[in-house]
Amino acid sequence: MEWSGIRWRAHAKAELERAGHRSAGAREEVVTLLGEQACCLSAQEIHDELRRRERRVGIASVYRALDVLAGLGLVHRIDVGGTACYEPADPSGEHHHHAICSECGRRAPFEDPELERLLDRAGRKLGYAVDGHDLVLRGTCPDCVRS
Amino acid sequence: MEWSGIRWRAHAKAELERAGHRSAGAREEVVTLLGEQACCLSAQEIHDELRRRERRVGIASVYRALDVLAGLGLVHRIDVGGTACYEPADPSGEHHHHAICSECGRRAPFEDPELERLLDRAGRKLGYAVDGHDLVLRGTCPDCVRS
DNA sequence: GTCAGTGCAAAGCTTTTGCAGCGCG
DNA sequence: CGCGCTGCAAAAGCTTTGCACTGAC
Repeated sequence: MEWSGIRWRAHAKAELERAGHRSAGAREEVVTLLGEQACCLSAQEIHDELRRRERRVGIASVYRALDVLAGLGLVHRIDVGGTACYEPADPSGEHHHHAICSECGRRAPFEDPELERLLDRAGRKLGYAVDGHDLVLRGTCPDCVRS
Repeated sequence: MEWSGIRWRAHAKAELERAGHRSAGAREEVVTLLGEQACCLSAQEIHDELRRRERRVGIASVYRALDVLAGLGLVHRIDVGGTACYEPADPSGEHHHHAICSECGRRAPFEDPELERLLDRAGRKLGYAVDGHDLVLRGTCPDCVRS
């Protein structure tokens, strides 16, 4: 199932309004930018990109926007070695994981339904009420392997 | 296969010596403490515990020790939401993952060979030369679920 | 003696918080 | 025309680095 950025953006705006949030400047900029992304972005990257586009947005507002969005389940927060990255969340609950190149920092998404099933089972075996999981593969990407 | 803390400690000391490191104070304290642990500890927790034992060890030395140990593959570094945790690495390559309770912060280890196989396969499919992976389940532990 | 290793303090990063002002509804 | 949201700046964690000193080899 495909979930386009445009659709996500509309969905996010609707959810924000439904939660009683104003259609404000900084948060809207963050939503727009996230909707354009193929993969996850750090708060710093979001801030930098918005600055580059001449949107004078404070980094604090980026963090606040991401906090609200994550609270509404509209974005996923992914920890990748000390820094957090954020990406649009598919409302169907589907999600993917990431492989990160230790050479160039490139992030590649991947998914695996069987993996999800196994993670579910592992949580249940422990008696945990699991509501999420973080999974990151670390290694060298195809491009960096070649050189 | 079981890998006792005592044996790990001896192994770590031997590896450190082999790598040309001196048998110094702070690092030795860190190795001893880690060898006693069932699960992973943060640098801060290591520092606090050593202080409690009246070993006057600087937090910087703890980080430096952990850095050396991780470089030699003697400890695994696990990112758990903003802070790094460290635990002895089984030299056979076997390892486990963690479930973390969002209520009480308790960390529970678990392992699953089939999961490992799947992760391996996922990396290969991407063309990545995977040399490790981070996996953390987030949720509520059995004790906290009850209350 | 040498120099790896150390403790302390200061700096670096990411993230959070305090605050006065602006502007959406 | 109130109060939600904002930018800025300062503060709060976690981690790293600079530096002079100590002690293992």
